[in-house]
Amino acid sequence: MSKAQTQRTRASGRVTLAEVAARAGVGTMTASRAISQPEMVSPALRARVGQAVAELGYVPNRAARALASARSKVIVVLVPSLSNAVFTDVLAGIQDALEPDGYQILIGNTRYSDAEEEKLLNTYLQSSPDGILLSGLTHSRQVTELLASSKLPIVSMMDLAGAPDGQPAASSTTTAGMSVGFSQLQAGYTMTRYLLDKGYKRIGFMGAQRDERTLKRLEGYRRALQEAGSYDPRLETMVADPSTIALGAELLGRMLSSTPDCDAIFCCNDDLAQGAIFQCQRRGIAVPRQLAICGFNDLPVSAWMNPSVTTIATPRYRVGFEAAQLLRAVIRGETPAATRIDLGFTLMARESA
Amino acid sequence: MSKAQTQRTRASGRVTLAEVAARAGVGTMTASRAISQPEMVSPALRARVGQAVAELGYVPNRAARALASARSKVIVVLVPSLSNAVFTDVLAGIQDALEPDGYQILIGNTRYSDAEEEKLLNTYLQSSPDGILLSGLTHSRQVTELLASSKLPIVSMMDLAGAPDGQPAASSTTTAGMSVGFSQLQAGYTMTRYLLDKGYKRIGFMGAQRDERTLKRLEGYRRALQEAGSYDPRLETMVADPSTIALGAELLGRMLSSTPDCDAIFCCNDDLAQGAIFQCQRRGIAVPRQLAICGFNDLPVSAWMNPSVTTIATPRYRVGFEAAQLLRAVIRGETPAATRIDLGFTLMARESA
DNA sequence: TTGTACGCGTTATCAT
DNA sequence: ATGATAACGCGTACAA
Repeated sequence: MSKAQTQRTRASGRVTLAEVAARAGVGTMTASRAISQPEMVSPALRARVGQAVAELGYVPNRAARALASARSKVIVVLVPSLSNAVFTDVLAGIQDALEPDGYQILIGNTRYSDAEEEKLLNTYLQSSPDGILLSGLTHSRQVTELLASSKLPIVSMMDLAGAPDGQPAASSTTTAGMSVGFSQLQAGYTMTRYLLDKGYKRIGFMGAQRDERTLKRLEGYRRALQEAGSYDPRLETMVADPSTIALGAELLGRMLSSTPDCDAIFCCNDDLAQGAIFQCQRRGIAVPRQLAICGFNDLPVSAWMNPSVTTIATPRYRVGFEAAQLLRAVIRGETPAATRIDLGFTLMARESA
Repeated sequence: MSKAQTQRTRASGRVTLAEVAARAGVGTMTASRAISQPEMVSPALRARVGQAVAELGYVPNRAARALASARSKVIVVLVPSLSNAVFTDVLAGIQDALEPDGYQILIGNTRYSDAEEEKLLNTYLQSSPDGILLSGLTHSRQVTELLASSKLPIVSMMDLAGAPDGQPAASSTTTAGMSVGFSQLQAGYTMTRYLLDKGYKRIGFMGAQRDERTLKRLEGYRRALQEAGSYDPRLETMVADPSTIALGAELLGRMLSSTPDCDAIFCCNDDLAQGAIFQCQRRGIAVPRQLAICGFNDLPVSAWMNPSVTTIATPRYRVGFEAAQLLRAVIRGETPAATRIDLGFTLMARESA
């Protein structure tokens, strides 16, 4: 129909919108609308375009769309680990919230490293994301600056900003902004209180990774013990290595030799707790009779192993889901009811403590 | 210098290459090269441009780059699960191989669903990826067609194409093409042979997920038992549910009531094996004395629990890494030495069988 | 080694 | 409701 609708094959080899439009006998703009906003186009044309799309096997080009519209429909998610079920659950929640809406999720694995986080952020910012989901509140100065200058909406996950949760904030450079999670500090406090109430006297803390959340749980542990007047720094074991079952087994050995009178151990996560318990079994130490052990996160194994592990169940899927919803609302220009969503946690009292 | 170097702010709000070029007093092309191919530009200019980039906080726009160059530097990876450590390990390998080279990885979680796989592929194809990494060899007809019409280089992971591994291929619509992995069938055969050699007579198979890999392991199991003349279909339990520890516990109960004379169980993966063992402990069944149990994949817990789990260790990190390298070579236009890389597997004989 | 003109595929804008 | 045209920001293909 139109006089000069080019027909040459594109460099990309892909069918373009112009070709679809030509095939359907409409302008490119109509074709574009028929695809992106079907309700703004007459049913007849919508059908013609739809058929042309099908016949030609047209696939929209996201790069071109992003360039022209200045909105990428990309969300960047930065998590410290992918081997940790905590974060894959968070991711599942994010995907469920965002993918139906056509968002593309760029997953960055920072491996608990500030440098890595900065590098990933730099890379991912090149994709002009519409928003960012971050794990935790504290980040390096460089990252904080990058985020600020990007002017993008950001939601922090797994902890709560401001920390006006009865207990003052733990430390350092916590960023303000939107957050979805629960109070790590309070969770640490709750677990320790539980052990205290059970009558344990010499309660140790076993931590790894030195990450923000571990530190806050430790803070809660200290607070509870100090209140009870039984705080003893010698009962704390903290290393920087990534936390694994093997490390839990090793750290148990260390604690036993340094403070043999310890009668309960609060492990900063379930991996460590599992390792410690397995190691107790090998050494013939009865759990919890001789030594109580509890963890954090409630991974699947913890509920099933023998003894089952007393731990804190965390709402990670929901954290991801709600954080994504919140971000989406802000991107749409809405003013969310709350910018700080506390999803709470649940103490799972089981056999090991 | 130049007469009409525009200075207006962009819609995106972001600094553009043109602004960097203006600031550095060079042409946009020089600026572009100074950034992408520093060695092709004089050191003096390189420095000037670098400074301008820093001062302005320039962030390259990937969409524009992709559009102009027809190469996106995006790789799509489709895995059936993110909660399964097998695939997060594969992903780690892929990231390590690809990210240093500036590739962006689009991770799709198919959740073991053909429909989901097709949907994800459709979405991700819009990003004009340079290549695709897939899990497994068999896919739905729709997916196979999508892949074919995309004409993109594809590497399949975790299994081997063609299956000329001594044993003829198991079944159905296996795609040809490049693959990196090991023979799932042979691994299943090896494990079963191990149990046979240990003297077990009534060896059961416990499977879930009904995915390709499970089916191939089952095939290997059958082959070994048939060769030994002790194959009995009643010893097979196969369900479609996602495989979890809880399911392993449940299936153990089923097997025990349907075939109480069973003296060993080959679980299609470690989750099932762990669940089965935990359940044995609760029922007071001694493993392996009364019932031997083995798994597949060698997850961390398997080595540490008591009894430790006999299983097949799989080279998942390397699968991801090598598959990514292979894909990258093909994208660069190289002709790889091998398009079918067998990374093997290792039987880990431990306490449970 | 450096610069110029143009095109990549799409959407926003503004007409009709 | 539909269409023509101009960006969007960058790299390719040349020319200088």
